[in-house]
Amino acid sequence: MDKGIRPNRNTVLRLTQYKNMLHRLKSLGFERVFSDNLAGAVGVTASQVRRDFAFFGISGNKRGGYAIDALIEKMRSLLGKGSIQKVIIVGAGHIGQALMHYKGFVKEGIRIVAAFDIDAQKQDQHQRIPVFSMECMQPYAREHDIKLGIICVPEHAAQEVFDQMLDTPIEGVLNFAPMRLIAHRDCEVHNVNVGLELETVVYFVNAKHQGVRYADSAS
Amino acid sequence: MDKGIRPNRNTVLRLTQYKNMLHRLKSLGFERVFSDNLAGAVGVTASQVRRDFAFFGISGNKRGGYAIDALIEKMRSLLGKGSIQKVIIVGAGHIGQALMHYKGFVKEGIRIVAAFDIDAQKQDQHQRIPVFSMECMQPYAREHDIKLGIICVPEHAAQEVFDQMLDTPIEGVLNFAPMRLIAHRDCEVHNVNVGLELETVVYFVNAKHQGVRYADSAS
DNA sequence: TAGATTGTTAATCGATTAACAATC
DNA sequence: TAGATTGTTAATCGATTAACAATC
Repeated sequence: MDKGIRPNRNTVLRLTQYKNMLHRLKSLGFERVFSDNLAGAVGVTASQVRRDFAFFGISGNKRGGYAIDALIEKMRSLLGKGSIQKVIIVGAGHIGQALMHYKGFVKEGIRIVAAFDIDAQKQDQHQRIPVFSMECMQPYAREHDIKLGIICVPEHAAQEVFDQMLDTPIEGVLNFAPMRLIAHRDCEVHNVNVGLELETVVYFVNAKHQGVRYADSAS
Repeated sequence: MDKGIRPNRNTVLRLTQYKNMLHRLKSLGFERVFSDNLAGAVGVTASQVRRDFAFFGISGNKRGGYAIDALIEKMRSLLGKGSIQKVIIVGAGHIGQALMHYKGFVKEGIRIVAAFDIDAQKQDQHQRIPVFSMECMQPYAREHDIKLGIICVPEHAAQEVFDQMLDTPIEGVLNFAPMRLIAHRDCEVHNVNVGLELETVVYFVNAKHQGVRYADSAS
């Protein structure tokens, strides 16, 4: 019976961080790890590691810690890496290109299989990752049963692209356009807003400078 | 006397979202806004908007809501946009290029003034945003009193670049390399890890599929 | 065994939301 | 004035941490 408990974004983010760190530890020759080690490496508390593990049904040995191989295997299955995850990109501009060339995905079982763009200049079906015209997107996604899409088109085109995606088997979207997408059916949408991130850094740097004061004494 | 209260990342993220939305509302001809409107537009509760505003010392009229112009002005000063924020980029690969071409920064008072790369091929001092050799980074940052840097180099070079930045006036860094940077002095570091974000989406999509169950019944 | 580490519960912390008195 | 909206306090919610009994 499903408990209906759903891990939140942060919990899953930590899980992937654990996994990445475990890969590294393994490559360094380690075979077992303690919650303590892992916590230090990822930058959280040991309590948190154990609680997260408990949450995902991962258990270790009361004195020997956790076997790295078993841990990696368990996480692989949790993160759905039994099969390769096919992803398409819409928008082959700079960000799209950056993602197409990003090496990190391969070892995580994520594979970007195609990109789409309205600009005929950017279309090229003979690259490692082919870039097709926009019209091909829906047929392609349906035929290959694509579950994941990345949106890197300008803001004014993002909702339109998203609507088109919702008319395919796509169930998860990573959105780089700086806006909230409105979904007409269930779909997991995560936003990456580089502008906001940079502005946030700017804020903190300035705040530090002017010895900020809040509420009572503001300007 | 400084209260020592420090807004967290999420609060500041919301603040910038409010600001962006206010710009949009203004361009649509609105002059005043209620916490209710703004909340709906950004996707939070009205209570949250009012609490955030109170936190930053922003006040409105008990019946007339908030004057958009005054609100924008207030936020501009809070987010440190009195002067233009100069930013440098290290690593002129795909992500670096994407950021150099990103239009959104200009209107926020953020200006990317230069980029640096070890690859002589990528260097070009005659573009709108010049790309210099790595050796120029520290002298440039010192001479122009740069406070903000963006790291878009491969993982193996990121810490080295960061160390170099810490030897300049830089106080805030946006890091795209998928690793934790270690700081030898105080510096505001925010990480953008696209790989993690995508993996997180993958997780949720898979979880939905296999009707996940946790803790008790796992594998 | 003695010592160390897990697994889990209770305590703490912080952030969000609801409610409502103040007031325009 | 009556009605609506703010500003603020108290209640709620959820996530993190500390503590410790179980146990390898």
